[in-house]
Amino acid sequence: MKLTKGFEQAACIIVLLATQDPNIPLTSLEINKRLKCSPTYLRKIIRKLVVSKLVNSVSGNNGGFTLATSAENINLLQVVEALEGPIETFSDTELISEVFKEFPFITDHGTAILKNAFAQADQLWRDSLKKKTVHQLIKEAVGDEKVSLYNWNHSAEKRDLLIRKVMNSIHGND
Amino acid sequence: MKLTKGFEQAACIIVLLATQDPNIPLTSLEINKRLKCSPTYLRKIIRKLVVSKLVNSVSGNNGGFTLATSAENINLLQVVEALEGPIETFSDTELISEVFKEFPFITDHGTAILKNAFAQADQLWRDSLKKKTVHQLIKEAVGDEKVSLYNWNHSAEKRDLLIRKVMNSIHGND
DNA sequence: GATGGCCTACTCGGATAATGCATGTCCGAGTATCAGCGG
DNA sequence: CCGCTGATACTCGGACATGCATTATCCGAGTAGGCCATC
Repeated sequence: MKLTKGFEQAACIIVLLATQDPNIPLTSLEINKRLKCSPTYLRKIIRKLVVSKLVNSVSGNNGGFTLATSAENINLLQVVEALEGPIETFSDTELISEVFKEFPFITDHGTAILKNAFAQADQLWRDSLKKKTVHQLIKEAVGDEKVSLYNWNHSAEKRDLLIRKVMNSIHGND
Repeated sequence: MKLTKGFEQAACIIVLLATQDPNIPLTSLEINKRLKCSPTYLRKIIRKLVVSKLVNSVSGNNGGFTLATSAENINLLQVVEALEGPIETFSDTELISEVFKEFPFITDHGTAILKNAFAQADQLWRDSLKKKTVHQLIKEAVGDEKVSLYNWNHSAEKRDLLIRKVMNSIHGND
């Protein structure tokens, strides 16, 4: 009954993208510079966010990922369910029906009653997380600081590459 | 983010014990006659219930398990936490602090904010389950039927054994 | 016949393997850029 | 000098291994009852 470790990564990714200039996609490699974790697994996480329509991906050169919508429109529940699928803590395996099969009045309702109890609890949990938007949380985190956009792409390598290309275009291939 | 399969077994065990004459302990083998699952694993489940003080165990001949308290005093949350330990859906691995270490105003609060968000949601979930007592659920399941005590121990083998012993005591060892 | 001690059979309890899912890795698919060629 | 074409380098995307947690198993510890010898 814990969220997977991947969720914490997803949360960080969302925050990074939320503070990234949406015109400049962020590559998984750049994200990986900050999240020191398996680069390929990171992509799997991001992929889930893409499938869930929280993040856009663009292939090819200068491609990468951007937030699919504004941070105001993304809440924690969406991030959780992007990774974990629909949350249903109690998974019924018909065990109760089997155990009490001689007692029809239990078989008929027993499982449903337990399911409902957990469904109610789950609903409360979901509703609580639904109210927390990413934007709201970021603002809460930075406090009085203004929430500004960064370009996390500006890593040393990228800059060097850019400079080299500019030099080339000026001096020709040398 | 699912409860383990073991929980469903635990729920059945609790219900069985709740409808069992508390003077007659129920052996794990007897329980296993109904819950067609790994007998030894079943014991591990029951063990957790014992450790959590929901169930009493008595060793030795004619031993077994009984409910430690009345079904009115047992709620779903207790059963869940007996198996899964304290429920905390978001497990912090300091990832956020690491990712945003250059931004002290995030590092300081960021993780706490996320933790709190989930702590709130978890609390609602727990409270909801805490309200559902086992007795209440059983009554709901059986509807108008009276909740009566069974002795689930009355299996064919036990009865046969008993008869054999009685015969022996009458006729001597033959 | 009553009583005490021993013994056996039965119970639970914790250390030890096997399976399933989350995690981690690899190679292929697709696309925007860039260079070269032709007009 | 401009536009087209092809190659290329870079990106994401899905099929293939690994590790840890849940699930399953085995053997040992402890206890209650029964049998037998003794008084």
